Formats: sequence, C-alpha cells, structure tokens
Amino acid sequence: MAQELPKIYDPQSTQQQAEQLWAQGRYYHANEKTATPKKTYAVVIPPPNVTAALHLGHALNNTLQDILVRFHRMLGKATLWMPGTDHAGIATQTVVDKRLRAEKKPALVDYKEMEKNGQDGRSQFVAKVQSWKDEYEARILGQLKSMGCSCDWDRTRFTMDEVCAKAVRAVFFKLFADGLIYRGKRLVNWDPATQTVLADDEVEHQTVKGFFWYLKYPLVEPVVINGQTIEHVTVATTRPETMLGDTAVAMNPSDPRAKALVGKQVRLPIVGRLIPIVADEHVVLPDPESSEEKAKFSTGFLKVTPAHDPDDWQIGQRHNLPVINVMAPDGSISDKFGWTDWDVVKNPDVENIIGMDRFEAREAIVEWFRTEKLLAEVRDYSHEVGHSYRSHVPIEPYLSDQWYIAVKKPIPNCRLSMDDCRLETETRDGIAYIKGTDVPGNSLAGLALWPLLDGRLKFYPERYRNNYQTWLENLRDWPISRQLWWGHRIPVWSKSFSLTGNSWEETVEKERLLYLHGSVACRIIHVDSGKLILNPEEYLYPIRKETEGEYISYFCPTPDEGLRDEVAKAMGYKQDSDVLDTWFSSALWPFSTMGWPEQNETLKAFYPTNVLCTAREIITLWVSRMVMMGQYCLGDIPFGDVYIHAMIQDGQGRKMSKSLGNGIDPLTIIESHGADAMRFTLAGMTTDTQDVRMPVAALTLPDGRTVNSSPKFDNGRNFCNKLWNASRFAMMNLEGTDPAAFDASKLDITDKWILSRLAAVVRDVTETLTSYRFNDPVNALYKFFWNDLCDWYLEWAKPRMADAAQRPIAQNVLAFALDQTLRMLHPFVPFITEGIFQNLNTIAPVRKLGTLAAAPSAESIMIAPWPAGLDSFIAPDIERQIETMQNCIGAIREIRNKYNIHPAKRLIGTLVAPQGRLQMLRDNSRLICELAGMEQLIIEADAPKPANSAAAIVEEMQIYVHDVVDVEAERQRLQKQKEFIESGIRPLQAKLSNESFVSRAKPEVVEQSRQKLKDLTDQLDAVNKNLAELA
RNA sequence: GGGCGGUUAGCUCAGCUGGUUAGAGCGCCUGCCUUACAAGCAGGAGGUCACAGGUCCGAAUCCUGUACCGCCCACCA
Repeated sequence: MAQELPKIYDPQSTQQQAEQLWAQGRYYHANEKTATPKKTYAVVIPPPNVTAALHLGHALNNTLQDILVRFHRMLGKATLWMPGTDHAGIATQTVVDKRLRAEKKPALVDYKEMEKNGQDGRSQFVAKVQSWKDEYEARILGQLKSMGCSCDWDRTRFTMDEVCAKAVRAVFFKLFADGLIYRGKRLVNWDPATQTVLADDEVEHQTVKGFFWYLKYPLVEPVVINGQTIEHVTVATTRPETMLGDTAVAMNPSDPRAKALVGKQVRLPIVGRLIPIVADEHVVLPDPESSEEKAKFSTGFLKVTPAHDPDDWQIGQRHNLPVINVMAPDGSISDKFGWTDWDVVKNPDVENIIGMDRFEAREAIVEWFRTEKLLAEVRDYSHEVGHSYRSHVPIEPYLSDQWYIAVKKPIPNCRLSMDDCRLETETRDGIAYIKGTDVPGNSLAGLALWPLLDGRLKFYPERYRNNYQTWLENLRDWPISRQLWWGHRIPVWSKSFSLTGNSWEETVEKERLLYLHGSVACRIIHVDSGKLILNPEEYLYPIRKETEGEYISYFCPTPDEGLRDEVAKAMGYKQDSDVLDTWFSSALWPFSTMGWPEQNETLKAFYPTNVLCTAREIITLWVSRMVMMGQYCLGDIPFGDVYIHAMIQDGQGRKMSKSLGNGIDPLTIIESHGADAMRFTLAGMTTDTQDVRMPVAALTLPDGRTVNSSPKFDNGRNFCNKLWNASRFAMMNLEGTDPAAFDASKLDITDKWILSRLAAVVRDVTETLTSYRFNDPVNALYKFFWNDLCDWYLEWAKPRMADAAQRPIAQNVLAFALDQTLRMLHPFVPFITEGIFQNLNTIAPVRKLGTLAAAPSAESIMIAPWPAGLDSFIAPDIERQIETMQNCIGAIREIRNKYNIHPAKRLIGTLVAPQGRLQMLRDNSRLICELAGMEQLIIEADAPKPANSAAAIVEEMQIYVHDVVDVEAERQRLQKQKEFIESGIRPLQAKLSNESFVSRAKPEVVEQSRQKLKDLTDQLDAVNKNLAELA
C-alpha cells in the first residue's frame, strides 16, 4: 500500500475519491435535530450570479467560507452552509440578449415586438434566460464542488425558485400592507434607440465635445438692481432642447441679486410658460476666476427641468415645481407625454419643433434664440455624457413611475419597538429618531442601523462599519421596480376606473370580491390629486363617497392564496409588468433559503446565521438590506459578524473583475495545480489590510518586455506535494505502530520539541481562525509543517526508525503529530488531507500518546475533532535547547558550504561550551552529528583551537571544524563575522549608554539588551582570538 | 467632491498594543539527483521600510503634511 503511493502528488484522483467519500457520508449535511443554540454554525453563501461561470474572486470568497465552515464543523458544531445562486436580473437578461444577438437569433427587441403583437414574447424570452440560468447554475455548483466547498447540497436554492419566490411575495405583501410600498416618479437611464431602461453600470461615460449655450430668459417685469435695469436672466445649458420643459429658474439664495429676483417671474421663450425664480442652495455662484469648472461657466441662474435632469428633479421636489415631460420614448420632442400647456395658435414655433429628434430640436432651438437675439454667448465645453452600452447613443434621463420602499417611514405595529434597543433617541414631531440622525428608530433604515450601533453587528475589519453607517444615515427611499422581464414579477395588480355620479358604491362593491379571494392589501388612488382614498389599514370600511374622476386601484395578494389570475382578469385587473430589483430577493436570502415565512425547524436552529463573508462593494447594496429585512421580518439580525475580505487584483492593481479575473475559471487551476493548491494560495494571500495582487508568472518577450500571463499557484502546489511526500515517508515507517508500546518516559528531546511546537501551533491556528485571519494560520501551519516537522523532526527521526528501542516511540509521536497537523490543515486543503487521513487510518488506525493525549479517529477527517488539549506539551526550555542544536548545525553547514566540502564527507568537530551546558550537549550530540554530517563531535569545557580548523561561534559556544585548511579563506570569513558582530554591538552600546533608555524603558527590555550586548562582546572576543591564532 | 485603503528585497506580500541585527514565498547566486520529496535539500547575496516634518530615551510601527497608486459613494448646468 505505502509503496504504491506515487512520488508526485496527483490531485485528480485524490479529489475524486474524497468527493465520493463526502457525498456518500453526506458529512456536509446540517442536521436540525442535533443543533442546540450554542452548538450551531451557519453561513449563507453570497449567491453567485448566474450570468457567468465563477472567477478567482469567487474562488477566494468561497474558499474562506469553506475554511470557516469546516473549522467549526470539526469543532463539533451542527454546521450549515447554505448554497445557491442569484438570478441577477439585469445582468443576466443583458448577457442572454447579447448572446442571442451575437448568434443572430431573435433577441429581446424581437420578443418585445411579439409581445406588442399579442404573442407571448415575454414568456418565450424568459424561457431563453431560464435555460441560460440552468446551464450556468449547474456549472457554478459544479465549480463549487470541485473547489471542495462543503455546502449542504441537499438545500441548494435559487433566488427565483418557488421557496424564495414565496418569501418575496410574503415580504412584498407585508411591506404593502404596512404602507411602506408606494408609487413614485423617478428618472431612469433611458436608451431612446432600444427604448429600454439601463442600469447605472450599463451606462458608458464618454467625453464629448459640446457647447455651453447661454440663453436669455426675459423677466415678466424688469428689475432694477444697483441702478441697473435688468430685463433678462441668462442661463447656461449644454442641452437647450430641454428648456421646453423648464418649470423654474433657480439661483443661490446668497447671490446678491437673489433678494431682488427670487419670487419674480420669467416668461419661458418659445413656450411662453410663466415660471418662477426660486432660491436653491444647489446653484453654484458664478466666479470666472475660480478653479471650479462649474463656477467658471455659471451665470448664477440655473434652468430647472425636473422631467429631464436628475438634479433638477431634486430641485423640483424641494420647491414643488410642476414636472413637464417634453419627450417621447424615442427621444423626439412630443406633447403626448405630459406636456399640455401650449397652444397651436399662439405658438407656431412650438408646433415646428414637435416631432423633431432631440438633436434636431437642439439646433432649432439654438437657432430660434439666435434669431430672437436671446442667445447671449456660446462657449466650447467638453464633458462626460452617459451613453448606452448597447446602442451607444447618449442616454436620456427619463421620468417614469416606479415602486418604492419607504425606508425612513415609521413602521406601524413594528415587531421590534424602540424598547428592544438600548439606543438613545430624540423625539421630533412625535417621531423617535436615533440620536444624532434623522433616521426614525422604527423605520427600515433604523432597524438596520441599531444592531450596528448597539454592537450586535460587527464588521471585520472594523473600518467598514463607517460605510454601512453613513449609507444608512443618508438613505433615500429604495426604488424596487425594474423594467425587465427576468426577475420576480411585481405582485401588484391594478385597474383604472372612473367614477361618475353614484357609481362609487357599486364599483367599490365589485372590488370587494377581490378581498374574498384573499387580497387584503389594497389601495385606491385618485389619479388627478394623487390622493390615497382607501388605505391599507382600512381594508373594507369605511367606504366613502369620493369625488368623480379617474382612479387606479392596486391590489397586492397575500402570498399564500394569491390573487388568481382568472379572477384578476375577470375583474379587469392587470399585473404590473415590471419585476423587482434583484437586491429585493437577495435581501431575504438568509431566511428565504430556510423556508420563511413558514416557521420551521431549520429557521429555529440556524437563524440567525453566524457570519456573512463577502467583498466590500456590496456592503450597502446587500449587507444593509439583509439586516433591514431580517429585522423587519423576523425581528432579529441575519448574522452577527460581517467579514469583508480583500479583493484579488491583477498585476496592474486593477480589480480582477475588470481584467484578469474574468478570464480565469478556477477549474483550469484545479486541473493543473489541484483545488488544494488554489485554496492554500488564496487563503495565504488574504489579509485584513489591503487588496492583493495575484502573483503571475511573467513571460519575457523577445524585445525584453515582460508580460503577465497566468496566476501563480505554485506555492500551494509545492506545499501539497511536500505534504504528500512527507506522508509517504510516514506511511513507509508507521506500519505496525502500536499505541500500547508507547512509553511517555521514553520520549526523546525531539519528540518533546515537536509536540511543544505542535501545541503552540494548535493554539495559534485556533485563535487566529476565530478572529477571521486566514493568512496567519496558513503561515503558521506552513512553517510548522515544512520547517519544523519535515526539515528537523523527520530528519532526526530517520535513524530512530531503524532503532528497535526508539522506533515505537517515534512512530507514535509521528503518527500523532501528523494526525493533528492534517486536521488543522484540513479546512485549507481538504482533499489531500482526506486522502492522507484515509491512508493513515489503514496503516496506523489509532493515533494517541498513552494517556497524554487521545485523539478520537473518524471515518472522515471532515468530522474528525479539531485538535485541543495539548497545552501541557508546551515546553519552552526544550524549544530553546533544540534551537541551540539547530544553530550549531547551521554554523557547521555554513562552513561546509564556504569551504565547498562535499555533503557526503564526514567531519570531526570540537565544541567548546560552558560547564553548565556540557551535559545537555553531550546527551544530544547525535542531533548535531546526524544533520551536520559529523563523524565525531568532541564536547569540552575548555579546549584549544585545533590547527587547521574553521571556527564558528554559536551563542556562548565555539565550534571548531577540523581539517579545513584554507588560511586566507578562514581569515576572510572570520573578518566578515567580526564586522557583523561589531555592527550589532554599536547600536546596543549606544542604547545602553543612554541614561533615558535605561531609566525609562521596560526593565525586561533593558535586561534583554544588556544580555545581548554581553553575548556579542563575548563572541567578538572569541573571533578576535581566532583571528590572532591564524596570524 | 465625500469617504476608505495602500506605498517594506527584483516580484507578490507579512510585520497585532512603538523595544534584539526588519521577515516569508517566488526569482537570483553557490553546492548537492543524500532510499519521502529536484514541485526537493543545504548555504548565500539582496532593503537608508514613498518623501518631509513632528512626538518619544527609542519609529516600518504613533501624529501632521506632500506625492503617487487604488477602491467605494455622490455628481457632472
């Protein structure tokens, strides 16, 4: 068996076998029945988007989670890692559309056309996306399994599967019933060419050369300021065509002219609309000398077009300005979409412009101003303009109706009252705000904020809490509708109707039928006034008579019974065609995956989860919303810890997702280096402080330039190979290991030493892993395994394995140390450790050291107990003694190398040491001889330097290596040694002669320095003596 | 514009609360195919810790400023 192990570690077969073993044993499965509150550990995966296969960033993210999960599973906890994927609304829809177009197949535009023609284009397109999703979901889950992720695969979820969909409907209903969902206007990124809405990151910014046009708007009544009569105000704009929709001119209240002008009216040219001059802080004061671009160009007057500019929209909101949309969806000027206040007879000019494309209209309008002598000036200007990534035409801010969640509205009958949190509040207008903020404590934003402030929600590293906090404090209402087809369709049905005369009761009576079908959340809005006439709180009564006019009725069905399609249709209701923001369903992920709103065992056992492990860019979008929804729906935070890991960057320091990372499928690395190698390298790179550049293998071109090629995982690969080979050695030597033959009193110094080191590493790894440091345990294990166990312990153990008396002791210690090391390594390199563990189980089934330490074995290392209780092995004096041995060996090896002595050549040496250390050194001289290639080592308290010997100094000892006869080389070596020692002495002397240091530094630091100086001085004397003897 | 990081060996990075002569891996140089491992073993060279000030007996570490690099958010009349 042992002999059959290959020399080079072959990850593929080991991975396969381990995967099989784990799948059979279902060790990843979390069992609710064995879970007790203190003994559970739960993590939900940040669900990867089904847009594409995973990249290195995912590999890192999931490696770290798996390390935590495996660690806690081995600590004996009922452990759940919930896997799944995210439908990623806009991204996926876009990707599929792109693919279809690339393949010259019917794409989104075509399906939209079908939909328009009454065919079912929507569901056909969704089916296309669905099959894309199926493909990538399978691929992603396969990648995760290949990486060794010990997710509970029996529970795999998808944000759009029925379990999650039910949670989405339930939360939406709850929000709707609580009056937290409302209909509002919002400017979206509109692509007039494809006539679709774009997400912010689908907008490409391009620098465009354009102009600033300075347009003069006449005042209705001239104003006199400082003796000057002012007849016009001049506004500067880069988009003159929008002036048709102007509803105000704004100026900064601190502008000296504001006093005279604010409140006056302006007659909007061409249109003839009378619009007010309003005061708004947002307006930049003019200053031609300023370095600020805006101040240089500003006239102090800003045209306000709420329907066509996000900023102006805000100003419009502040001043209650009318919103006049002058454009059609195709970007042409139109009076059919909200612009009513013009007159064909009075305004032939307007009639001219209507129907023009926005760019044509721009020219026409500028020309009109020029002709009318109202164009004050034109200046060159280049600025950033958003373009559609799809059609590459400039995007148009376009006003549309959207669903919103009110995040700062106090929640009626909130399940968490402010009594549940201990934060200070201040009450204004009857609302309790979290002190120092304008966030009501019992609003959604408030619910997400207080766990942070009261310390229950912790960020690692801590600095990220600022992100979270300031975002929530400045939170605006959350627009949740998206004009897409791929996603959770908004569960709201609506119908317009008009009321005339006495039809009110009859109409409303009909709506009551809906309630009988389970719809209890309902709202009827009077279109003209926007007034809500039936509140969700009032449900059926009182039914009041209202004014005649147009109404819209919205219904949100309960998640369980639902509003049956037929019923809705029969009643003339139509479902909203939009879908929900992807983050809406993501926000529910920690509990939707567990089956909420059903109250079940899983939720009881595993909610709240322990940690969320994610990248920093979604703290606001995702983390905060999960906390919000967890608090709102379950009355508890979804996780206590948020671990934000570093990002992997490419060689240029760019985000991986933008360059290198996207191209690299973890599977290619797993194939070439093995999953363990990848995990080990990734975990070892992770630190709290900064992002990390992926080391890449550099490629040198013929012209001498170097180009980055592929990421390097050699480190991990080499480590695995070392682990494999050390284990081979163990397997060859552990046959017949008999725990009964172990005798604690016969442990030799190397046994005691390696056990001491082992105990220290167990302590270190356990502690660092608990505080989310991953590179520390990786480094500690790397050093311990490679440098301590392999380089020293195994080398010293080799001869002992051939010694009948020593063999049983060394075998038991080696088996035990290897066993414990494998367990600690397992979270990092799961496959290879499982493979070796299985071999070890065959060859040395019981690994224990008498009564000193017992380590129960297990059928899989995955469920083997984590090493513990080894502290009694810690022996600092033993470690110091071994260090002395190592130093002696190092000194002799250096001499061997310097004199180019062949490794096979046996040497004789003399070691001169103080009386007190002689016994220890003599006891252990074999350690030095074996590893330094000495035939004999004479150890004396006093001995002259043998002729023709090289001298080395270790601590307070002298080592002479006999018969190395190159006087000049020896002189140079000693001279160099002398200089080195002297350079150490100087700063120490300076330090110790400094009165302040001696009196003010910690005594142990001073003592340390004194000791060190004494050692160095002794060494210097010795070197000088040797030098003198040479001469 | 607001916020947050980074700058340590040729490369990628450690270095926790200031205190031995600043570390690792890779790369480089020298010698070894030593019966676990050449994906290895042994040894070595290589750093005024971005810059300028400050605090302190003492600064890679704490403070201030500068430069460059990066990230997030906001915004572009």
